[in-house]
Amino acid sequence: MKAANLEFNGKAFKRFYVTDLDEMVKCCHLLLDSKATRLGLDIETSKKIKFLNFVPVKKGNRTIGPAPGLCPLLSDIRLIQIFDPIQNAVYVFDAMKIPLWRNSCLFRSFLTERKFIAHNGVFEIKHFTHNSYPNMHIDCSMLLTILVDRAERSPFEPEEEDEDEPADGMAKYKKTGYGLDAVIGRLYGCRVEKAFQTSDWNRLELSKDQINYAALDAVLTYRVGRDMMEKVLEYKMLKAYTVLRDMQHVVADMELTGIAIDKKQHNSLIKEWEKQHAENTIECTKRFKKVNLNSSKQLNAWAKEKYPEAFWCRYWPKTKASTEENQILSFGKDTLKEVIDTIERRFKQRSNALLALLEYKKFGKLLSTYGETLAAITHPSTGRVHCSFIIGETRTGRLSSREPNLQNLPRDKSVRRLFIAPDAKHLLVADYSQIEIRTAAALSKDPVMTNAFIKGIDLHKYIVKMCFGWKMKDITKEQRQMGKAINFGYEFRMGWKKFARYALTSYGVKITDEQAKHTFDTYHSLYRVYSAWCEAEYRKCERLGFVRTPLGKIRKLLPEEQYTRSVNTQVQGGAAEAIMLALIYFRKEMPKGCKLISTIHDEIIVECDQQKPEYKDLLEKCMVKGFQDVFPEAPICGLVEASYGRTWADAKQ
DNA sequence: AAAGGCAGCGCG
DNA sequence: AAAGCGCGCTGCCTTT
Repeated sequence: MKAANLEFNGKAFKRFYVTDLDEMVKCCHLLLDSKATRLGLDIETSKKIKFLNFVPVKKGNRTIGPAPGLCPLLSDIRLIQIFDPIQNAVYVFDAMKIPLWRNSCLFRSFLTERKFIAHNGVFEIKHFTHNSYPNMHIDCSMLLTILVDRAERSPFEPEEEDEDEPADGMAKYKKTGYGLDAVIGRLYGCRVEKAFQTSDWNRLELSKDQINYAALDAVLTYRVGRDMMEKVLEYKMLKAYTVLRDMQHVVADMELTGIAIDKKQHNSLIKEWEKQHAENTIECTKRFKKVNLNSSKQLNAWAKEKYPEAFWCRYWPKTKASTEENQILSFGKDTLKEVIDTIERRFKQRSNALLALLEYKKFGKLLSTYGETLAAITHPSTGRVHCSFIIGETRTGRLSSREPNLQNLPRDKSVRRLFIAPDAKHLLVADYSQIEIRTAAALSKDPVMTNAFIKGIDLHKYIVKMCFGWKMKDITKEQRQMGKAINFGYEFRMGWKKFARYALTSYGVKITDEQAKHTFDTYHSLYRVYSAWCEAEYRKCERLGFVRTPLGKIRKLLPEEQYTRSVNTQVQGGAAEAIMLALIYFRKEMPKGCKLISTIHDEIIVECDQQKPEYKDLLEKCMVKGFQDVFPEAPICGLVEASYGRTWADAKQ
């Protein structure tokens, strides 16, 4: 076996290209026997022959949805690159030349027994899971890097001075993002060539440059992982990291499984929306003529022409960017409603144009986001929607979701009904009840909040009772909504002025300044201990310059961020950590008939073969356990609500 | 032509 | 002195 001698950034390493069985056996033994605690890992993928001609969906100038080469269902593992830091050697296994997946006990034990480290481990885990290795130990140098970065940098950090540009005029390295090239640039100040990433990995004979590129990535991943792990330990974030590491498998499973869509229903819904939208557009062109209704600039011109300056100057809310000299009117839904209301009250007129505009916007948004775009990204081979879940990027520790974002679907039943269980399956949906208030109660040990949870008192009703003296049993749905606004607003240190506006625009409830102040005072005297805790946490954060979530994830905060985010990070982050533990527990224990589908901050969706009470009990048990791990002393009565249904809409009670 | 900022909207 | 938080997607508009 011939070794190539390579180097990066002044450090040399050997590279072996493994193309036959004897070589593979030898390398597997070497790697199994290596004294290294972790091995660097990277893979390159080729397109499955069947999908060679598959064209990913274009949206504007970029492609979205499933892509051969990225999606495990559309691609094969071509190369597996393993870096052994003890031998200082990379072994590049070529799956097109060796039958890696066919009953090779040696290769199997190598993959299952060793610990690896990869950059964006979810990618590797998805591919290995799809090839029947669902539980490999893979640390992620990207997750480690992000954790360290969040502890060391705030997004409001002033830009660092540009150093002298290199002679070739190219920027030295990317300042944003967590791709391996960007990370290497920021950590070690050197550039990595990434052009080969998209080269042709389907050809039987790979070029030397391709093989060397592939090998290098495994080395770099290892170096980043080793260095960042050291920092994570130094910052005492191992516990937080371990949760993220285990979440990789949950996310990989959910992304591979996807969620089924009712195509017929979707098509008829699109037709319905299009009809409505066409009618609204006609109605609007009558009143707005040639104005582009999606352009706030053109709408500004239109409004300033139509209404007297004295009116829009005084009564029309302005955007954030608006200045004294250049006033920019806001055209958001809430402000439009406000303006319509003002016109009606003060001038006894119906603003038909603005009312039509509201309707136009509503269906325009639905069509552009959940119309053909959604249909286009359903997977060609599964017919389901496979979104990506992103771990570790949000500043509190929540997951986020992309392509499509399944976490901000309209609550409207017509949309949620599109997400279904396929024939003979069922959806199990469970959510934490009032998780953020529970978390606040647990962190601060506020006795009033805690007692309410023990006794099962509805906190949203309770707060309006205390504010306005209404009787619990008489409180209407709308009044309870107001309670929600009070609880969520003041929990995260909103001021009474903003609350007054918030109540008006979001709930249409007009309250005077005096009343707003009263709700503020009532909240803070009722939850005295929580308020004091918030203040104490703020002081602590002021001293330290950062805040920690319950499991220890650090978020650096600049002084101007500290007042609100010191509290919010702990509450939201703690809730996120609880549900992540729940997901990890459930994945470990769930029976064959269950598949994790999705999670939305306080909610978990599972696809089941039957409506068995055992499944539901297990999910509830795991969610309780996850919560208790983070908040051992918190009450758990009424913590989880779960139910079955055929669609997402009707599985939620 | 591509990239980034902003406003606006949906969710928890 | 005063201070809700956390996301992603779409379309428009400006800059490169």
